[in-house]
Amino acid sequence: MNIYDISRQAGVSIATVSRVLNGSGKVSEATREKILSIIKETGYTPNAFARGLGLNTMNTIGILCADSSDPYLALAIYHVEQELRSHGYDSILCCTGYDYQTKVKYLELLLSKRVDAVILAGSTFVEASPAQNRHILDAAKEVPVIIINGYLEGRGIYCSVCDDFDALRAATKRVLDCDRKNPLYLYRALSYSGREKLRGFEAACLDYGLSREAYHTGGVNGSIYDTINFLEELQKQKHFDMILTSDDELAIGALKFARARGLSVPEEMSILGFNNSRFCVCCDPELSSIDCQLSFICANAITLLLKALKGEPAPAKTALSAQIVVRGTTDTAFARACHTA
Amino acid sequence: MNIYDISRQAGVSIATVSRVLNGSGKVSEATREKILSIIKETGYTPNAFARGLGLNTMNTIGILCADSSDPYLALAIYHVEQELRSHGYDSILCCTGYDYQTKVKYLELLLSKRVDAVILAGSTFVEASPAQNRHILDAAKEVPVIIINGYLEGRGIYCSVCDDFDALRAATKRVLDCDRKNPLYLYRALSYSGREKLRGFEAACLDYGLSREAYHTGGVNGSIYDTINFLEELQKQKHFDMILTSDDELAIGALKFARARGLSVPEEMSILGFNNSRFCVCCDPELSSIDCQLSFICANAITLLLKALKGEPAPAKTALSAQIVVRGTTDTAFARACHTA
DNA sequence: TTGTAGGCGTTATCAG
DNA sequence: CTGATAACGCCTACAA
Repeated sequence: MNIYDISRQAGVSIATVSRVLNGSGKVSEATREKILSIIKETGYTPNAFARGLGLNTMNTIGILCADSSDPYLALAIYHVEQELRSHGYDSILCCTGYDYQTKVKYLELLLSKRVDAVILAGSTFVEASPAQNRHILDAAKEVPVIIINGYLEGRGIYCSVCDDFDALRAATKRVLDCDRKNPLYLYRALSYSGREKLRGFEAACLDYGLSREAYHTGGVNGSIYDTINFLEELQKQKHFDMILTSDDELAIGALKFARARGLSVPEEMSILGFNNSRFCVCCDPELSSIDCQLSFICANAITLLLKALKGEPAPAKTALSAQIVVRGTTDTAFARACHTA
Repeated sequence: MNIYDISRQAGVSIATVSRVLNGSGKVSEATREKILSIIKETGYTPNAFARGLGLNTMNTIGILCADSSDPYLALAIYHVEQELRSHGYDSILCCTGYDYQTKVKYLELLLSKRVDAVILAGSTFVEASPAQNRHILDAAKEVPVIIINGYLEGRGIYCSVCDDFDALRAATKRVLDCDRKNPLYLYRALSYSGREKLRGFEAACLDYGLSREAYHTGGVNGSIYDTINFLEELQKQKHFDMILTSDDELAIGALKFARARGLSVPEEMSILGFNNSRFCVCCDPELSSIDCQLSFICANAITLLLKALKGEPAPAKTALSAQIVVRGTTDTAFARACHTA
């Protein structure tokens, strides 16, 4: 069943059928009706490949993400897909894992599928060393590249991020305001966003005149239990009375550590997570967390994408500020500080 | 840059270029080398649309899911995407939400994109009333339809499910073995899988000779707090000493309810979740949960899909049995029962 | 082993 | 308002 079949049945040329299909050009009401009715009754659908060939687009956006089962990325993908579809775009999803070579390979793969644009979801795609970001710059020469929670400067690259530096700096400052003396920052990986958060934490400590011995940082990978073990080891050597983390699961680990050691939360140990994910309300006390406003970030990313696709000017970087959601793992003075801010 | 450009530069015909591109037919080593080198240096990639047009496939599978941010579905999508890609297929993701009309519409949309097959991820796509599943049967006439955790009989439909009925029946029985008298089953929606679980729970209660007044069931939607409120209301009228749920978040709600009422877990209230998700280890005590072996289900789904695509025979339904993961919200007698089983 | 030519189903440009 | 026809880029008989 193709456009010729329809045109034959309607007694018109394929050009006319094409016109009613695309609402382009003038077609008399009578023939339009006739063609439409035939299309309905035959259940004809235009062949997307042929259309793609002629138009050189199938209105499809490639989404690259390291791991779509990660709660944070899953949410980002959800928002992005919804937004794209509401604008008539399909999403082809591609999970790369965290290996650099694979990330490079899959970006090329996506490009070879002739997607209209690529979205890099998650800060893991921007490497610290510029040389390793060459493939992204190259990709941006072919189609717009949108980065969610990562920043890379380059023509055709548009970034929608949370201001992680500021988020962690502000949050750390507020906790320090509440008489905490020895903050600890726990992070998972030093991706773009990871580096920003770490910088923010350290900046706040410096602002406060803390000595290098007074605050601590630690990289932890793995499960909640790995976090607990890490903290058990660490507390043998260092003292800390507040823990900030780069994601909520690390904070849950911190909470479990505190409980295991009989430390009261938040009195003896204050804990602040990041992402304001569904994990926050699973524990007791519930987790205070920094909300990076992911849905806004994603919506903005799509706005940038659509502008880029239309060839309209768009800002290379948009940073949204985070918001602290106060629950039970931080003390009341902290809550007050957040509200008056 | 197209196949003609390459053929010209190589001084051969496009047929030869095509042959080395697809590894089909015989090509002399010399010309193959030459063509390959030109391809490499020009960075030429075959146009996927043109190829799709001729071959009538772009090796793309449509994945329909209600909500890709749901932890369970997110994991399913992850597994499915990985598996598909390892076999050279792309995944186009389409989130429908839970509205019936939207689900119907998006299934048709996906079909109109000429995907090679459709995967329905999650039991929400199979309605209780046969008339409402007509669109799935229709879709299956065009391409293979794979259902993950749902069951619908029909030509071209292949289902990979967890044996939810058996899972809940077995689990309920084991808890009842531990001297619990008044079980409560909490569920969210009565999708295919939801109905199976409920049936399994009720079957176990009947097996045990429990009277209709002795066991309870309740449908809850919304957040953890809605669950807590629901239970607060329910306990005014009914007595229950064990709670089984259709997903882990409901169980977390149950746990919070127990804590709020000062009930010790598992001594006074035994709780068993479903999905063995990351939520299980966030709370205290940690949540015992039924693991439906999602990664196996997904891997099997793709096996079915590939067979169907090749026209090889494949079973219409594959049911994998679940496994109970014992943690802290069920008592030790239960753990023993599970291990000896 | 290699080349020629037709077909895949649209859209778009021109004439009429 | 409508129709004929040329792209779009690839694959694959079939011919050489």
